[in-house]
Amino acid sequence: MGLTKSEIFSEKQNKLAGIFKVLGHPARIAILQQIIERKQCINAGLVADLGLAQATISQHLQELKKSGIIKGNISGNSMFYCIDNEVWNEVKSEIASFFDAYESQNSSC
Amino acid sequence: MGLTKSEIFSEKQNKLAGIFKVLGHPARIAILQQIIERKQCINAGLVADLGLAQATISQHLQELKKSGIIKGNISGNSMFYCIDNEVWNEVKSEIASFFDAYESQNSSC
DNA sequence: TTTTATCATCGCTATATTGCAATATTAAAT
DNA sequence: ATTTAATATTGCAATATAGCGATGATAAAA
Repeated sequence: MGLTKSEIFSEKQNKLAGIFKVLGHPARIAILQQIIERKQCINAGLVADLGLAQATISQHLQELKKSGIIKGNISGNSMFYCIDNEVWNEVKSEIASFFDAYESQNSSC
Repeated sequence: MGLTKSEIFSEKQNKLAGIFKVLGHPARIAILQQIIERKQCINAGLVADLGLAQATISQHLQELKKSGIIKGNISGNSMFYCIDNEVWNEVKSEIASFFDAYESQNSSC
């Protein structure tokens, strides 16, 4: 139905999946990479490098912002976005521990 | 449109986003955790622990399998799934290096 | 060979997501 | 006060996804 039955999963599972989901779009990966690359926070306008309409970029930025991974500040009539240090590291370590749960058990099946 | 414009992104970006996307559903997270927990590969039937219909579980398993993260072998009339060691580690390191690209630059904006 | 058990696939419905043009909104600049 | 620039939001169309019942397919068991 396109409707995930999130009630039947743990909070942690839903949260982790939620993070992955936000990262699960090339435009959002590209946007994050741009923000990272240009040491300073960049204006969403510049992101038109990506070849997507302004509305589309803005939408993706909102999703990233909602997840907490990035934050934005107004400066004049432009908007500066940057990685949220704390959230980034938290997400990074949560994902790392998900992957670490599996210690190469040389499992075959 | 529900149609991602993947042509405008790099192969790497698309691939990484693809991995994240597969992991972006709590059922698939739960399935992977089950497979990991029960050291041996488990039968999808058992996954009915999750409270989803057999068809639904099977579908998620196919997606995980398509991504390469898990592999399955037939044994009698049941199906054994397990993590694919190599792919798992590859994915793990690709994701790790994505996150490492950002070295906490104490960036504020 | 008929059952039974275990999966995968099909077909369908309902919801979600992507993308964009058009339209607000806001603030600097004139 | 108007204009301009930069974003966000709204509304819409098209595609994608989640979920499930029903149906196939396959192999062990009876």
